[in-house]
Amino acid sequence: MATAIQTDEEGPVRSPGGSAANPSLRLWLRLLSCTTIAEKRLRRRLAEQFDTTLPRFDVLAALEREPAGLAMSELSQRLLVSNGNVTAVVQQLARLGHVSVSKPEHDRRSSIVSMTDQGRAHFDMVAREHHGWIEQMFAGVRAADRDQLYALLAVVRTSLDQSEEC
Amino acid sequence: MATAIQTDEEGPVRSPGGSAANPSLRLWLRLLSCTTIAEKRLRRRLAEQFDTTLPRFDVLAALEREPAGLAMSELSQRLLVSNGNVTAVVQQLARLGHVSVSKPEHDRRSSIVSMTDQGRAHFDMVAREHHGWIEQMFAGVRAADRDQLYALLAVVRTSLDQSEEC
DNA sequence: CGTTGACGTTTCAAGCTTAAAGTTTTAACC
DNA sequence: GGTTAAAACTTTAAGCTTGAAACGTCAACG
Repeated sequence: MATAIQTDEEGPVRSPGGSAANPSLRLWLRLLSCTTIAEKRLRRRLAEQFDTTLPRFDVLAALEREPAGLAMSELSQRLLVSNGNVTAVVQQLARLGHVSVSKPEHDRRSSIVSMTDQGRAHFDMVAREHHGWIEQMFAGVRAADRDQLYALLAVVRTSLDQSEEC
Repeated sequence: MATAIQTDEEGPVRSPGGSAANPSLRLWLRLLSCTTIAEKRLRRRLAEQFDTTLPRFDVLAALEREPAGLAMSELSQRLLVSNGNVTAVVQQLARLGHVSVSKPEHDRRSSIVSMTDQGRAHFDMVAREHHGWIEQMFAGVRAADRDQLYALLAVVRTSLDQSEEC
């Protein structure tokens, strides 16, 4: 449950007194509903058209620009998920032949994950479509609005980072 | 894996040619990273401070304003999740005594889910904190920026809805 | 009354996700 | 060389999530 309420202006809210009395909550619900709708659509299409999943796509996207591969913990940090999650998804990708996992000589605790040729072929194909889906979803947003949103979300991001240290 | 890249300006992107060449993709990644960071924080705090989960909170939030309760499929629609998911979460909440499930006389296919007194007491306590967490996360966003973001996200939402019909 | 299609929910298999425990390895220290 | 704490990853249990199949129920129709 991605915590998205179907109609954030009219639906139930997570606070006594309703979201009309709480603009931050309203903003949060709208942010969440936009992201959830887009994400579920991407997930559905990846499954239907390429028989893959968003987490697998994310791992390949992270590896795409790293010919030397990445360590498991580096993947975990970049993708903002737990080590255990990375382990499971990488194992799936290895089973599919899309990545290979090796142990560096200098530190046998580590594992280095690299994209295989097969993985790259798959990723290139999927990424092209993914790219188009994103364009399509944001097609109704004017360039000026898009750029302004981008800037405003940087403010949100800063606010989030600062509030974490409280 | 919530598909959030840690540093969307610098990190790997899901498209050949990089996100710098693709402002919609950059916007998407930033939208996603902001939402993911906030969501994971809420999930973590709900688990640590109240021993509950975001989906359970969502169900209670949906029920909070419905003294007569809601049908399972109504919950599914409002929360934008599958019927199967609602079944599992409601069963957990029933086990905890936070909701009760009854069968209406007029349609024995349906189940009506209502919040119990115990559930309401729990929800009121949690919602108060949740409210404060949201305020804190968005504290660094000026009111004018927040309102503008809210309006711009409505444009995004419309774009998403329109592109679905393609 | 029997048939049939649709409804509403539950069950299922598969994948994702977390936090914590477990295991192996490394490196600092004495 | 032995001890110890930390690193890096894997495993585990628990919860969430989807889409489809299964099941019981409802209502329209002949």
